[in-house]
Amino acid sequence: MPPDVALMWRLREAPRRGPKPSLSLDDIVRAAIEVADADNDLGAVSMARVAERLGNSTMALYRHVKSKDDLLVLMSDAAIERPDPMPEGVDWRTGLTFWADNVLAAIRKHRWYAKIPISGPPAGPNNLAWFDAALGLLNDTGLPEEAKVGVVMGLITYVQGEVRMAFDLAAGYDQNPAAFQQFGATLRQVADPRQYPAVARLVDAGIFDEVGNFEDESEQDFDFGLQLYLDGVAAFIDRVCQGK
Amino acid sequence: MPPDVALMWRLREAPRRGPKPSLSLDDIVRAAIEVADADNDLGAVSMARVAERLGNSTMALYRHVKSKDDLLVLMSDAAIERPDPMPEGVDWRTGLTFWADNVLAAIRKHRWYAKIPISGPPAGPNNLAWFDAALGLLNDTGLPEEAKVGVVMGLITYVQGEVRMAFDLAAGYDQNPAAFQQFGATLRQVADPRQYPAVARLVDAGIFDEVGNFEDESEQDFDFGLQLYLDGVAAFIDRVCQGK
DNA sequence: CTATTTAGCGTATCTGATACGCAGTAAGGA
DNA sequence: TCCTTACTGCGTATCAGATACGCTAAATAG
Repeated sequence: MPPDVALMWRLREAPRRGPKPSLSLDDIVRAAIEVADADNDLGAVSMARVAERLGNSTMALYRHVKSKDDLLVLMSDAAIERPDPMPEGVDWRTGLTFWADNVLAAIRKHRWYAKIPISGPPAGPNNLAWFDAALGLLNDTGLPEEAKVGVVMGLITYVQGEVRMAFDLAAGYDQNPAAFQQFGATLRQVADPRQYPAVARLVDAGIFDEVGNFEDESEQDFDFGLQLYLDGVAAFIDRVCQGK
Repeated sequence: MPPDVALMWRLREAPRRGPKPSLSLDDIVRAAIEVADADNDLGAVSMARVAERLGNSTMALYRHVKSKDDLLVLMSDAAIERPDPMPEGVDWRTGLTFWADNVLAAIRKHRWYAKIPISGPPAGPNNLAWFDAALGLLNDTGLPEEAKVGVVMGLITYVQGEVRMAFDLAAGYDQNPAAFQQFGATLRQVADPRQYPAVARLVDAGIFDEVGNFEDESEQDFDFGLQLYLDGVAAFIDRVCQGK
């Protein structure tokens, strides 16, 4: 078993000798999440700051985690709260839409989550619960297990893309809204229409000049693409299960 | 215009006085990319290492870029080579599949690219060229411009998800293949079937015990999800354009 | 009771980003 | 032509962060 997975599931046996610890792994992970949340920035999480938050010395943390990377792995599971139960009595499509919206909302509470490297397949208790929930929503489709995994992995890929893009872009927008509002004008200045004909058409059509509410548009964009994907899933389910 | 966009398009006027620079922005960016490529790790890029590669002192770089963050932005455009011309005489679907495969291949040449924060809308010459190419492939669909953007943004989101997941997972696999090969066994040990019923079914079905070639499976998974998305796009195009 | 294990932490080392200011180079302008 | 100004490169310094090392004290096993 990989050491980080054992850590996530708290499989390490408590030692029998030596002083009673004043610190626990849970304390450390919780403090690290609080530090990240305080600044909404994964970069704010240093061993020194986590230790400070706990009222301990930096080096004490290393008795409990091997490295900062291990701490990040632990955070990648602890930060994403376990899903509430999925809605019952709804079709797979409504369920997956609910799932996608809710996993995004859970991640949105800790935007820095998107910055944690993915170290392996979903293996922590909370990430696994989300994976399980999505799979469960496909139970009534009659898809074989392998196909369910394919559908859910595609969905997760799409959500991860949103996580990567939307949160970075939201941070960029917070920092410099003007850059977004003037994107059309910027493109007019730099993008030669002969080299970028399709972009030029957009610019001419004023697509980038319509400045709505950044968050609303981000959500609409996400949902538009999500529904396209789910349309494809619907056709796939038809082909596999009704075609029999 | 945002300063980083001006930098990407080399809009800064060369100074008229003072010594001739021995360094150029292009030199610095190229060296930074070489450093990242040498270790296949964005973290390897320090100002000191870039300077060393150029045979200059670290602080000389700051005459040309304001900060390391600016250098990363420049790298985010320079590292992704401009697209070759898209195939002609093919339908939009074949084109978008080609596009997706090729942008991934371009990014795959510099895996560390996925680690660069996205600072704003696609605004550098090369990223914009990819955006333009994707839009151009939808020209014959008859979709209005705004809908084309929606379709392409969804596709980019999916690709970015793949970038985030597949590359991280590939790195994880390189480091510790056993963790992946034993994923099923690990789940059997940690995941209580009462709490993770859908996952338990997968485990029982041996889905995670079938260990094929990691890269091949990754590509197949990507393509499976991509085709689902494109199925949804096809239905959307039908609704919008043939329904008229 | 002694030996062993373990927790906390002070000190030290190394790496990396960047501020500051000096010296030298090159052009503008009188 | 000469002086002033702008600019490049870089040495030094400062600060922050990750973590190795080893000491002291606490707690348990035998």
